[in-house]
Amino acid sequence: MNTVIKLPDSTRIRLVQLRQILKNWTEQKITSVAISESTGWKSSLIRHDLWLIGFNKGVSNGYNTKELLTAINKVLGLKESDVAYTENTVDSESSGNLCKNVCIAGLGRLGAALLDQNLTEDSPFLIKAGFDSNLNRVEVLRSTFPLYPASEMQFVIKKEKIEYAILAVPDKDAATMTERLIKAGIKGIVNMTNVVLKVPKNIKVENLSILNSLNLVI
Amino acid sequence: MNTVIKLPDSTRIRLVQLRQILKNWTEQKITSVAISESTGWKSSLIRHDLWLIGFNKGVSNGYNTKELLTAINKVLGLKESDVAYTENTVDSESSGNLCKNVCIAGLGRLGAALLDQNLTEDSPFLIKAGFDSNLNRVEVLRSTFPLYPASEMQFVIKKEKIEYAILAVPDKDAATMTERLIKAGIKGIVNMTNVVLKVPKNIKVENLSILNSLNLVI
DNA sequence: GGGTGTGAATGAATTCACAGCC
DNA sequence: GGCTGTGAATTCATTCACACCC
Repeated sequence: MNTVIKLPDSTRIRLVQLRQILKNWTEQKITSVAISESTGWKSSLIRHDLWLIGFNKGVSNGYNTKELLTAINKVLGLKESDVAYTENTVDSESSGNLCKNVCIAGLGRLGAALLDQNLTEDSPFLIKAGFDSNLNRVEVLRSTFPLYPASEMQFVIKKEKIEYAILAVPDKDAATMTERLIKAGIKGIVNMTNVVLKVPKNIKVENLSILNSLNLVI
Repeated sequence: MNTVIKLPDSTRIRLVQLRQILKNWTEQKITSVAISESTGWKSSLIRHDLWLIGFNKGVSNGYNTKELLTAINKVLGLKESDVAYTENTVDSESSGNLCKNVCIAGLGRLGAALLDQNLTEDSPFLIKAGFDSNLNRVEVLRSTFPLYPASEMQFVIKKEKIEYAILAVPDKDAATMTERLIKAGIKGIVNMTNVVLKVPKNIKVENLSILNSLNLVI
């Protein structure tokens, strides 16, 4: 039986970024020192992270870029909870991994801005739907995935087995929309509003607020 | 002489969110348990945070909402580094605090989405300028602060004493734009691109990437 | 020399525990 | 009873130190 890896969030987030770096890395090898220079993280921390994910293919002159990228993709694509969750649709994106299905709630300026940037390409996430209560937006906006009126949310989320949502509605609608998402079965929310969401313990929220971030770069 | 408060980032970010909650709190008092229910943070953690900022006005039936909000505003508006930095323009927003000046780099769909949502109202930040290399955007877009062609960046950032930037350019331009911002004197960047920015040690970066966040709500 | 792998040591953040207050 | 204020205890994250490898 395979050992199940339970990564600390801090490591996980670094790995996501490391993947970005590796994607654009032209050389065949990469060292922990080079990564350190690109990121500011201590090289020992990077080695420690790779140790945590059980990657020990490094030799004294660095890691093989491609091998490392594959290993990271593997560990990021599939988490403990997934193992049990076999009824998910298996989309064959990114080399046969299970895909996590995502929707966007709210297609105002902010939500619409997410439509055209191929947010999740080359990641284990797949945007399956966008929702807005404004019918006009739903009809006019173009995107690579289907857009629906908010009234169909419950139905579409179940049908498409969507588990995660990006919340991009106006602040005033954040609370009610969150309730609806949770009722529909959403398990994790990326919150782009300024509202602090009140959710049950089993629902995960990540706040992606500019105000928060500004306070950290001071 | 006043004691200078040096807050851990983790506490700081919670305080920013706590401020949001307090703003919308209708009752006159609030307890750490009530905050805990709204956020999921342990109530002891909240009390500890308030202890760190030296707020000990609580009595056995909770904190005075208004008093607490004032205290948090005070501590968030001004950080250690500011004390020395007296040459900043003092805008009299939010009750006489020093304001941190911010600009937006990149006014595509994403950057433009930031224009109309009054991002920083009621915070110690003030958006002073938006930049884009596309002249048309600069002229057509409406906003409460002035927009400039990217060519004037260097000049405007110095003139307006802008210290922080929100980076919202397309991924391919992220690296060069970052260099230009730093050359112009920017000290902190909120990075909304998917690129991992390479910056000198003295520059702070906060990554506000959806991909990162999605990986955390799994 | 410069690199990795790895546990131990340090440093941070969170939680616990409990006295004191209303 | 339920609350705050506070240090100590614990848990978690990062850094160090060093053996081993090329």
